[in-house]
This record gives sequence, structure tokens and C-alpha cells, in this order.
Amino acid sequence: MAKKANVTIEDVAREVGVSRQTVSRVINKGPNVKPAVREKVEQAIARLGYVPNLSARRMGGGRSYLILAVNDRQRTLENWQAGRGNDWVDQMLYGGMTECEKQGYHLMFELIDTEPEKAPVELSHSIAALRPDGIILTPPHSDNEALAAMLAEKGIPCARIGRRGGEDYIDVYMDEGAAAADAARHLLALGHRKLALIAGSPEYGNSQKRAEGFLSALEQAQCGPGLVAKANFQFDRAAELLEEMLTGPNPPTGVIADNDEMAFAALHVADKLGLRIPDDLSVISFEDTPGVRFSVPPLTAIRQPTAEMIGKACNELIAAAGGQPAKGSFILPYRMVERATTGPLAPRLSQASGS
Amino acid sequence: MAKKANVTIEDVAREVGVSRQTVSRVINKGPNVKPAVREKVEQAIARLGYVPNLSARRMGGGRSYLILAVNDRQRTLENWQAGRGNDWVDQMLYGGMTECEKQGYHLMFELIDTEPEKAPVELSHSIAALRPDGIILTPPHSDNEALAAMLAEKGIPCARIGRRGGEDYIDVYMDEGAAAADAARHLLALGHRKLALIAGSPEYGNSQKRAEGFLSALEQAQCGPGLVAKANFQFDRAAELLEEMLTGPNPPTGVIADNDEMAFAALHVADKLGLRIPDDLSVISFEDTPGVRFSVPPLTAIRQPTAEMIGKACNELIAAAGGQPAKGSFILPYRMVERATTGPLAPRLSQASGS
DNA sequence: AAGAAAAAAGTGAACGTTCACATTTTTGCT
DNA sequence: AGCAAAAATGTGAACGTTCACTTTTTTCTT
Repeated sequence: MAKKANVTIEDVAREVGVSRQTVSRVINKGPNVKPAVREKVEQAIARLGYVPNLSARRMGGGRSYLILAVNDRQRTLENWQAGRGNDWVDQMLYGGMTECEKQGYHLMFELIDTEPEKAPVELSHSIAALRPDGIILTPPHSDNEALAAMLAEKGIPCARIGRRGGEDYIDVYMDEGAAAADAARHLLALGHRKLALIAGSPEYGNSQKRAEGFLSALEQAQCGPGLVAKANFQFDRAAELLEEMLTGPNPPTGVIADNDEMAFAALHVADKLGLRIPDDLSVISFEDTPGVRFSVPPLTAIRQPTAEMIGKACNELIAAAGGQPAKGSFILPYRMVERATTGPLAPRLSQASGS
Repeated sequence: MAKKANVTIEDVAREVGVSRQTVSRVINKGPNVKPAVREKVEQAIARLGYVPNLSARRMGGGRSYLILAVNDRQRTLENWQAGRGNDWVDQMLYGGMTECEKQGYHLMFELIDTEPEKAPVELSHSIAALRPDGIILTPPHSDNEALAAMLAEKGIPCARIGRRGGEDYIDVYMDEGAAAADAARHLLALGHRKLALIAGSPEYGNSQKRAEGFLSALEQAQCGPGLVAKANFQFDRAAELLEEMLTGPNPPTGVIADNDEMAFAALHVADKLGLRIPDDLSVISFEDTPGVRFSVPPLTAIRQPTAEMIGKACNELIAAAGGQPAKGSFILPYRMVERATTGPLAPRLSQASGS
């Protein structure tokens, strides 16, 4: 009847007849425990259903078994409020939780202010409250040097998504430039000669890298110069720009968009202009959100290894909490998922529209 | 140079010249503090940048300021692995984080096994480790009485999403039946007389409730019986079933799908069969994931108040942690977002296909 | 103005771990 | 067999709060 108090490390120690420290060594996989004792302790833990209290572990000076994944507040909130959702966050959760669960860790999300000066303050408050063992910084915070420096000063391992280097921090990234170049070459190989990139926003580092990769691929193939139009990731703006291009002189026959929303705009405009996809116009997107599989036609897209990057980041962070140096540069492969919006350029047999 | 230790409650107390307990009272908004003192303490807190350590608070016997949101492991993982994503989870994060942030709380996700017997074991381990102040149970775990009972026994407030009642727990739900009935009536009002429901899975309680609402609306309008086909939330199965229906005798002109994926299947089949949307076939979906806005045509859908339900749950849970009774039944309004897949039945002028 | 009651403030203990170190046991070597 | 070194185990203190009290100060009543 009396509510059974929680099982503590002492209960386990008593059960086995050893001291709490020995039990502690067992649960932390520490050295200096005789195999037979370790075995008995493990059995007692299972029998009693003992699970270490994380708050106490942290208070005792140990790890918190917590990783904080930091996202940009304004962008995230805006996406949510606009009904765009945050597939990126969903992917992070996937990669992060999967990896953390395996190692007895926990993942928590945190939104911090876009403003580069406010960010360190907000984050340090969260750190003071939560005392995470590691922190994942995503764009645009990955580029905030002051933030990373603050973490280093506090001795908290930090993984930056979308950065290369890895001399001072754990950097996990994919080669955005190469991906864009690949996309361009793919279209080139299909016979397209006039290509356009519908870019996101210049402040967003990836847009910049992709534009460079795109342009250089065209140059290499002597098919330049490619068109680059900035549409700020927005459907309407992209549609506008695209319509202008496609009805202008020398229209592109291949389009690469910096996100799915702008790729959908291409589909929309093509439909409006009576262009067949992919015969008259091929489209490749950067993002590959779930809805993309059901567009008409289903969108060919470059899939960022978001879940994998976060998983890798968690993994490295956990290793760092275990004493490994918190540095290293890890590149992860992207993947182009070819669906139905890309194909060889196949002009109509006759110019007249007919049944 | 010496790494400045973290600011503790004692530092604040010393700064102001009061005891730690007084500072504790201030940060917990407790009674029995003179306004002048409270003011001084608050200033010192701001000046020193003091943030209470959550682990210590928890250890001291106070709250953990943590809410655990529980999702079904198999379903969630499967969605992620299949590339379907979990928009539901993204929505939860939105509603939960927004509400928790406001009140100094933190939200953490947890996946627990589908198996009703394994669930309590898994969850109790997480509870032992994390000691959350409250727990949110989502389907199918909302329906697991043993789970809820275990939480009640441990004295942990629990909010169940998708349940009504509220006598013993905090129940937050929307009226799925009414929503389905509304959808049906909407189509009826547009002139449709033959309606079909592409249902999800019978084990999923909502599918059942929607089917009931759908059927009863038709009966009331004397337009029954409606077709109900179970497609298990899958595109392929839905497409198959739909094609059968639409090419059969007396085909439906209005379709309601239990999720977006199956609604996309309807769009796909209509296209294949040369049916115009919405002139020949109207489609309404239950879900409204972000991609829906960009389908061709954009999908009319019933939007579940997922974020709002989780927000409400957090709110009530936090109140419960503050001493309020952890019970109550809260219904939240759904919304039908009318886009372009619904319209009056408008048969072609002639049967012959023409330009 | 005294005494009682209420409000404000303070104190020791406890929460469940880990750390740093002390002690005991075992192993290895000659 | 004896000793040194290594391995295994144990102990007290500390982490930063809140709780349950106790003590002090203020307010109210007559």
C-alpha cells in the first residue's frame, strides 16, 4: 500500500552486499570490478528494476546524458506558423533520437534567437539550467563563432552542422556545392543546355555554395552562363521569376530549385504555360520533404542527409562526453532521388498543339 | 583566467544579504517575501545572470520542469524510415515547445513500444531516469489504461490526447466524428450524392470514429449508404480501391480520405481515369500536412488541432505540477481548409471528350 | 502598549549520484 | 614466502536545490 519509494543505487548495493561506488562503477562501465561482482550487480539491477536518476548523476558531477539541439527560433517559428512545418526538425529528431536512444542519451530541442548577439545569452541560460553534455548547432548558428567560442570556454563539446573544418569543433556537413554541380551535370547529361537555379536567400550559406557549384559545373561543361534567380525560398516569388524566364527569350529547359516549395512553383508554372514535364522542362529540388513523392509528377530531388548528420553529431558528442577530443570534420553523402520530373529533353514533334 | 564557477542560489543570497531560502522563494514565486526584498533579489538574479540548475531543483524535491511527450515507437520509426516523416511529431513540437517555453518548462520526446504490455515498463524506466512533472500520452498509448493507471499510481499527472472523459486524467481531444460528418455534409451541400470514405486502419481509433460520423451524416441526409473502404493509410492500397470504385457501377463523386497520402491517391487515380477535380470528383483529406498546399490541385483538408492539443496538454500538466487537480476534458476545434479539390458537381456538357 | 497572531526570514537535512581519495585484497615477481 | 605493485573495493564530501521546521520581525487587536 505504502507507495514504494524509488529504487536507488544504495538499494542495489545492499542487495548485492557491495558499496554504492561499486554499483556506480558497474553502471558506468568503469574498470576495477571483478567480473563475478559485475555480473551479480547487473542481475540485481535487473531484478530490482533500478534505473539511475539523471538529476542525481548530474549533481554528483557526472554526465547529464543530455544533448541539446539548437535551432533558429525565428525561422522555425515562422515555418510552423505559416503551416510550412519543419521537416528539417522532424529529420533531426529522427537521426538524433535514434542515435541517442542507443547510447542511453536524451535529446532536447532548443530554439534560440536569430540575432547573433542574443544567441549566446539565450543559450547560456539553457546550459545553466540543463547542463547538457553536448550541443548541436544548426544553421545559421553554426556560423556564429562567438557562440561556439562560448561553448568551448565552458568546456561543452559542440557539433556544428553544415560546417567543414573540424579543427576546433566537431563539424558535420554535406558538400552542397558538389550536390548542385551533380544536379546540373545530371540535367546536362539528359541533353539540357540552358539551365536555371532558383536560389533561396543569400544569407543562407547553403544557397551560396549551391550557386557556386551550379555555376562551375556549367562552366566546366561550357554551357554557361547559367541563370541564377533568388526567390527567397518562396513559392510566389519563384513562380513569378520562373514565368518570366520561361516566357522570355532562350528559356531554360532545366531548373534546379533550392527547396521543394520553389520546385513546386516550377511545376505550377509549367502547367500554366502548357509545358510538359519532363519532356519540355526538367526540375530538380533540394530538400525532398515527404509531400514531394506525391506531387504530379513526383519530384526528383537531392536529399540532404539531415538525420544522418544529426546522428553523427550525437555520436561524436557522446564520444566527447566520454573523453574523446571534441573535434573532427565529417562529410556525409547526399543522394539524388530520381523521380519523374527529370528526363531527356524531348521537344514536341510538331509545334502545333494537338490532341 | 580561472574558469568562473556557475552562479548558484547562494551567490545570489550573499549578494543581496539574505538566505538561500528567500531567494528560492523569489524564484518559485512563493509567498512571504517582502516586496522590497523580492525586488532586490530579482535584480541580483538579473545582474549575476543566475539561472537555477534543474537537476538540483529536482534533487531538492522540487519540480523537474520537464514534460515527456510519448509517441508510439513502431509507427513513428516506420514513418521516418519510409520517408513519410512525422508531421504529427513536428506539430507536437510546435505546440509543446511554444507553451513550455512560456512557462519555463522543457519538452522531451520519448518513443515507447506499441506492445501494450511493454509500454509501461519502458515508460517507467524513462520516468525513473528523468522524473518528468507530467506526461503526454498520444494514440495508441492514450487508450492504454494500464499505462495511465501506472502514472496515476506514481503520482505523475498525465494528459491523454484523443480521449474524452477527463474524470481521472487530463483528456484533450477533437471531435473526429463531427469532423467527418462535417466533411460529408460539405460534399452533400455541393451537390454530391454518392460519397466514399477511404479509411485508415481499424485499430486506429480515429478511423473508427470518423467512419461513424461519416455514415451517420449520410443517413441523416438520406443519402446512404456511403462506401467505406479500408486502405490502411497507404497510397497504393487506396489507389487500388479507388480505381475499383470509380470504374464500377454508381461511382462516388465525393471522396473523404483518412490521411493526405490516400487523398493524393485519389488525385492520382482521377488523373489516370480522366476525371476532372473538382468538377467530376471532390476530395477532402484528414491531415493537412505541409505538402498538401502544393498538390495539383491543392487539397481541401480537415486540419487537426495537433499543436493546440499538445499546447493545451502542456498547459494543464504544468498547472497540475503547480497543485491543480490533474483532470478535465478539453475539446478543441478542428478546421476545414478549403482549397481546390472540392467544388460543386459539374458534369461535362457532352460525354465525348474534346479539345 | 502589551500580547497574540501573522508574515517574513533563516537553518539543518535530504535528495541520489560521482569524485577524490583511503583502504583492502589480489597478483606477480624473486 | 615475502614484498611490491596493481587491482578491487569502500568512505566521506560535494553538487545546488527544496522541504520541513524554527526563529525573528511585523502587524493587528484591544
